[in-house]
Amino acid sequence: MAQRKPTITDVARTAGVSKGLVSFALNDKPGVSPETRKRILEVAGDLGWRPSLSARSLSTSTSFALGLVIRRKAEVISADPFFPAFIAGVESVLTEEGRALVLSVVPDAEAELRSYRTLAGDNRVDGVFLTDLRTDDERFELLADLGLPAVALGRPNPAVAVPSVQVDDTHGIAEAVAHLVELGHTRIAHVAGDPHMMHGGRRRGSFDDAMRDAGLDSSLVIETDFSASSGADATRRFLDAAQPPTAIVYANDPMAIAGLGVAQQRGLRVPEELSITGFDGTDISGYVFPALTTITSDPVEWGRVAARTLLELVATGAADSVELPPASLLIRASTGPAPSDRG
Amino acid sequence: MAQRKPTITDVARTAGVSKGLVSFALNDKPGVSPETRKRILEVAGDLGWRPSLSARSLSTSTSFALGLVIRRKAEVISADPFFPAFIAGVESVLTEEGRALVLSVVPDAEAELRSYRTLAGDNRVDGVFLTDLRTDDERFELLADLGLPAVALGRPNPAVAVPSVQVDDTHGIAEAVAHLVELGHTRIAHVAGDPHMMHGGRRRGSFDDAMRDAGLDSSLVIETDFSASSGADATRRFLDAAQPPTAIVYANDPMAIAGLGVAQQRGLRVPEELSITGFDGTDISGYVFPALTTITSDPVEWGRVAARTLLELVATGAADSVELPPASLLIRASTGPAPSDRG
DNA sequence: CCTTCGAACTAAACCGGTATAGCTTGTGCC
DNA sequence: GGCACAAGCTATACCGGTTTAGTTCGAAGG
Repeated sequence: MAQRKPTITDVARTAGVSKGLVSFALNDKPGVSPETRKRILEVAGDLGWRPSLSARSLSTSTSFALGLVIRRKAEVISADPFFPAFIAGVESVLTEEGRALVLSVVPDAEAELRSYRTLAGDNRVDGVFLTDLRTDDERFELLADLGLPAVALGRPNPAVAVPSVQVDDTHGIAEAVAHLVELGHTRIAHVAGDPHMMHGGRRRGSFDDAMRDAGLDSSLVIETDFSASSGADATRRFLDAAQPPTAIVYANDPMAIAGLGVAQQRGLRVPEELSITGFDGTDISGYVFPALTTITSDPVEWGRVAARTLLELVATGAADSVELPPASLLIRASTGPAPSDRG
Repeated sequence: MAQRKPTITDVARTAGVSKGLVSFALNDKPGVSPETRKRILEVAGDLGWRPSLSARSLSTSTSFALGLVIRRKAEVISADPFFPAFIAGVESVLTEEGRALVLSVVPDAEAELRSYRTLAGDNRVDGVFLTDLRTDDERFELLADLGLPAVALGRPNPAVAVPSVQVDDTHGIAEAVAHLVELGHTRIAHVAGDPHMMHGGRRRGSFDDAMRDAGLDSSLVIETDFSASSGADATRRFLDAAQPPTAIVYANDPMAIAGLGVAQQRGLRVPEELSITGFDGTDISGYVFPALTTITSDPVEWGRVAARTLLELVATGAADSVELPPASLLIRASTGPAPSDRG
């Protein structure tokens, strides 16, 4: 005999009280005597009662879930090492709190906006994470319209009143450039990310700054879409130049690995003839040859903190922005002294 | 003035009918005259009515969401190229159908089972995808207990009555071995995956078969957990042997890339002195040097088909298993003729 | 002693749908 | 003409919680 889940009415009947009182007792509301409260909790425990999510959702308009909308074309997504790790961090917090993560992967901007509309309209989530911030990001206005709480990953335009969780990645880029300068490099190129994405633009900006600080020319920059193939293309263009760079700073690891492949294909020895740095500290970057010097962040921790921040925002209506420890340079084998014969 | 969402009662009032009739009309149930149905649909459209998910969930015990539980430690997850692509495929189907994907990433078996229990108990999802099938997988029994529909990815034990969506990966492994044999290799090693995972075990089994068919010794096998670091370790052990292999077949791309790194670090030329094949056809595998010969599957399509299958199972109570086109060998630059001096 | 007030509790409305029982009609048939 | 029956529709219970408006009762205050 399959016994169905006990409801709050079952608990009330067994405890000999009204179901309203059971609700009060279980939600720690005043108006219940200590003894009665204790008895109700005992009965609920004995019966193995668990509140029905859908009933609660209906009466409180709360879904007990958070949303993450990822805008990536299907071809590119598996190359991006960030999201799986970030999600793992988010999950580690959500499962403890009995909340779920609703994921949405969309190919373009239109579908992205539609996705936020649906999530909000269906009351599917109580709040969302905003990734891949763009300059002049239309999502902030939409979310404000929809009344959907959000936490931004990265530093949003200060004008918007959205809490954020940030990692100072400019520091890592500066460190990478300083490291290369110290090794004697002067022609340092940058394979930048998408300039419309704030982290892409900011990494590029800090590359410019660091180069200027070192008194070097920062004009060797190619913008990409962060994909491995665009990283390979950019590398080929740099190496085809009359005066090719002796070091290349990549805005992420997959592009750096692709660039390493291009260099090796041309018979260039890394790091003797070309130094390379990546960005993200992905697992695989430590196992290519030569092991990639890269800038490490901690996306799992980022996910944890973002989840806690969003939960607080949803619960209290406000949350402080958090600044995580800056990304820092992990020196491995893909960087070395500038070649003397052409420095 | 913020106007709240119209409810079915608003539609009924405006159309001058009872709300029950509106429900019939909107769900294509009989008992509504064509004119009335038309009028109701018009009114609903004019008012911009959208059914409330939570109300529907409560009265039908349906959540309009599917679940995916991924069991991976946080350190490993970003190395796995399969899930992001698979999820992108799933999403492409779900968004069209107005369903959502609830994701759960858990570190261990205990948390995994708990996660299924919670998803089912909270009625958070209508069905789940089962990945990383294991031999003697306890999840089948749990899901049967919970009454949660499931679609398996890969070939489950025939005893369980769960529809599955499979890719014949044995074919790809056989092709890889045949390709290497044709190139003159005789000492071919295999860096296998986790034997407790069915795809890990099956890939190994088909390696054994293919080697036996070629009349070769298939004893050079090391089992791993699919991580890049374990792939590097296994490679070192093979290369340290008195009679090292001249070709290594890896059970996934990250391990193959790590193995390539190890070989290069030792000054071994690939493919002149060592041939290498991967598995998955990840984006990055085409950009390392030399470009990886690998066995390609199509995880995006896999996700699409799995989503459609699970939706059908949930809707009708039954669904046919699907066999996708077999994984096939993509020959690139990391395989070549066996070295003559030590073949 | 009677009123007042608050603590503890009950009853019932409510969230927004779905599903079922029952009520009106109009039509076909004998 | 009367009856059975089906189509079309209404009223209402129901899903399982939360929340508000009362109700009861004992203690404190005048």
